[in-house]
Amino acid sequence: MEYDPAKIFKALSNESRLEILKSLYQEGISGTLEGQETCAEKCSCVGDIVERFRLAPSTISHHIKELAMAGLVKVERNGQFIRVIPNPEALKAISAFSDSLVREIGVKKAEGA
Amino acid sequence: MEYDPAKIFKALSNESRLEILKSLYQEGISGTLEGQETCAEKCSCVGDIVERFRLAPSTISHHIKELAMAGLVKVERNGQFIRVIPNPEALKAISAFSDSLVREIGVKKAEGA
DNA sequence: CTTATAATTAGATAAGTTTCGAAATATCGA
DNA sequence: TCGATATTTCGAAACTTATCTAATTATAAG
Repeated sequence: MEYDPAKIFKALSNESRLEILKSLYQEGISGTLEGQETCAEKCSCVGDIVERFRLAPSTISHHIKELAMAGLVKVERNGQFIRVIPNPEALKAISAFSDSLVREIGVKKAEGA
Repeated sequence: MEYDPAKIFKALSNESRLEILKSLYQEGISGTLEGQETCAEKCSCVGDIVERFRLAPSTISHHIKELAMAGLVKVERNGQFIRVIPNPEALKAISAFSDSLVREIGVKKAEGA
């Protein structure tokens, strides 16, 4: 997959989405799927996120879709539940993007010297 | 200065602003201030950005303000001109933010093992 | 001091986003 | 199959943003 920094920045520009993603990485959002052996590390289901963020299920569903379209999370069905799994590759992509821009400055400075 | 990842993502969520910032880092936006000994490396003035992006001066002015409020650029008056200077510290902040989230995954994996 | 140039502010409008509630769809378990 | 639970889709309301033009402010140069 190609990770587009513009899309990723857009997905992370909303406070709710950024907080959801941080939760998925940090504590993980514990709940329904906890301890199930079929559940990937750090996965949470949509309902668990609803519980934590006190937004309507339809709103959370929409935000997860936005995060997924940018590649920031992957979703998998697990019976009735949808597992939401953070994808570090997308974050690595923006880290690499930022670093590459910062490096441009260095290059030009070197040229001028 | 504190660099807030949420504010930075918001500033970069607009295509025009992201392109402006990329230009400032990459080629630099050459124009009026080029070659002036008072002009910092990689600086461009608002008018040069207007030329390149074909948006109204007021629109560019607005975007520069947004970038500046997130810390992504610094602005300095140079006579009639406003110099717009990219600030790598802000990009380093989001790179660090992304890396720290990615590392959370590693930590939890290690704990589980 | 007056005019020209650079940039910002103000005000308007069109387009996009966030959010919700209701209805629809999917899956599980009795 | 039926009812319960999980999630998504739809449509609408409220809010935010991007953009423009016109007016204003700041500086430089004659």
